[in-house]
Amino acid sequence: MEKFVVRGPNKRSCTNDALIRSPRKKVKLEEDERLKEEEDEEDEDEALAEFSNPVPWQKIEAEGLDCDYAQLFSKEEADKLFKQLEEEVVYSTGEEAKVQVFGKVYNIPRKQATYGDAGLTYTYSGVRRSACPWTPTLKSIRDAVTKTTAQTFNFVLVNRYKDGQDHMGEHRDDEKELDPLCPIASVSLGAARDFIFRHRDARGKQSRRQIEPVRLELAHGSLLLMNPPTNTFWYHSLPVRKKVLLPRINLTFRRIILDRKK
DNA sequence: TTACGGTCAGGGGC
DNA sequence: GGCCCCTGACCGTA
Repeated sequence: MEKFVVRGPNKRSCTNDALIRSPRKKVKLEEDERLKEEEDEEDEDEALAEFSNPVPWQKIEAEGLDCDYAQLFSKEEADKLFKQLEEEVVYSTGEEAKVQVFGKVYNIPRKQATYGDAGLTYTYSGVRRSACPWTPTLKSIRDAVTKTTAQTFNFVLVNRYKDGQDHMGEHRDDEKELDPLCPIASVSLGAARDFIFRHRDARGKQSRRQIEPVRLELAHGSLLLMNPPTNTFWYHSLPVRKKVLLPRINLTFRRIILDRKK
């Protein structure tokens, strides 16, 4: 049923440009990273030293879909991070926790928060949200992801699903402000949940083509990298799973392009 | 159109 | 096997 291909350890063929980038590009990135990392550099090194190395990557591929999946954190690390995030993250309330779809306003069926570099904003369902400053735990998870992927991220969207009733409908992360060359890195903590990709041409009653959906289970402490062009061709969702009784926190690290017009 | 609700099919329990 | 109930997939929608 599942169409993805699992390769052997570390045989990565993704478009992760950090692994094939030119020396000049590397120098530029390192400068950027240095500027961003001026503060708390030593503290972060200590935090990073706590993380174990990830287990081998699984390559998940289909037509126009390119993902990498790995267990980033051990159970003990993931338990600790989950607990810390439960204490640190402040979720949106009131109008910010609502969404308008087909002219109706609904409460979002999960909790959301946005964190990132100073001044960044992210537009979600037509609503512009500004990033809160990184918390220590979010920063250390971001750095662990960077260490593993050699990609830098300046923003994270935090989604908290209180149980299997909380969910997220089918969508693409195709916002214009996202760097089209940067993968989206999705870290899962807490209850394992199903995650489903569907090709854009295989949706709806009059779908043009028959392409099987790709189904994954995102485990506690896992990292899913969605490489370009996945988000161009594939929608993804986190469906309701009534048997799931425990909460899950999902962090999607992104790189937002700074608006040069201003 | 990151939402929900209606409908339907399939599976499990009895 | 047949019925009921639950779950999940799919579709329509302003």
